[in-house]
Amino acid sequence: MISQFALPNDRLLGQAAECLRALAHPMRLKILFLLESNRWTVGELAKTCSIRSHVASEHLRLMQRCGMLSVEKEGQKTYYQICESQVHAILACMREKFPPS
Amino acid sequence: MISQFALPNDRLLGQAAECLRALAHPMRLKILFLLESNRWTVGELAKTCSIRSHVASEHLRLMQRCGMLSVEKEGQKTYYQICESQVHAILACMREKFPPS
DNA sequence: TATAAATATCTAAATATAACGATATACGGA
DNA sequence: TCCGTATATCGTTATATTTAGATATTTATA
Repeated sequence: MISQFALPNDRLLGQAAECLRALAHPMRLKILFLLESNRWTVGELAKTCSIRSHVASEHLRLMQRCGMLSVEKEGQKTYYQICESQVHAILACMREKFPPS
Repeated sequence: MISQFALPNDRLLGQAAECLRALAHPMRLKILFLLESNRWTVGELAKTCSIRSHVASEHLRLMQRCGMLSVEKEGQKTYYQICESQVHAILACMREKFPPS
């Protein structure tokens, strides 16, 4: 039985902070809110967010390395999607704290 | 009625990212896990985390500015505590993703 | 095979964050 | 008032992140 308040060790704290850093960027949050309901290609995300696709690609790669996004290649297209329930939970928190006006 | 998938505007995305950045640091996460069950003074947190108290003080101030911590001064002591439900939810997410071994 | 579209990677420059020492402020007790 | 404890702030340096341009890779199609 693990106490609700057991303190994660330093290695886990480092990993957790790394994941949160991956979320802590306005454009990456915007991308995640778009991915909340669907998978998207790099180009679709870039266009919708008004950024160049290589920038979108770097943001996506960063989040994928933390394990929160998964990839499906289909021909020239690369689809990204959220693959961690915790990401959905954190997006819900953000929506709750900053409700869209 | 707000759609579950309405996209927050850029200002809200910026604020949300700022809050997440405030969480995205190993020592600040450690402090928050300690604050999860109780209020603590700066000095108690510094000692338990093996950091100097002025360093703890800066971490606490940063999180307080984002609105996630509240302060109670009692004489020389300053007690900090979590004052946002979303912080508890995010800590729970982190515990779920990185269970203490 | 040549070309174009989609995506990914690399490097350098700009910017932001973190850590540290020094110092300042606030408070309680002698 | 003077001293010690607790906390906060400032200024500098070190480190990490972000951005942008250039280039590379992969795939589909002519």
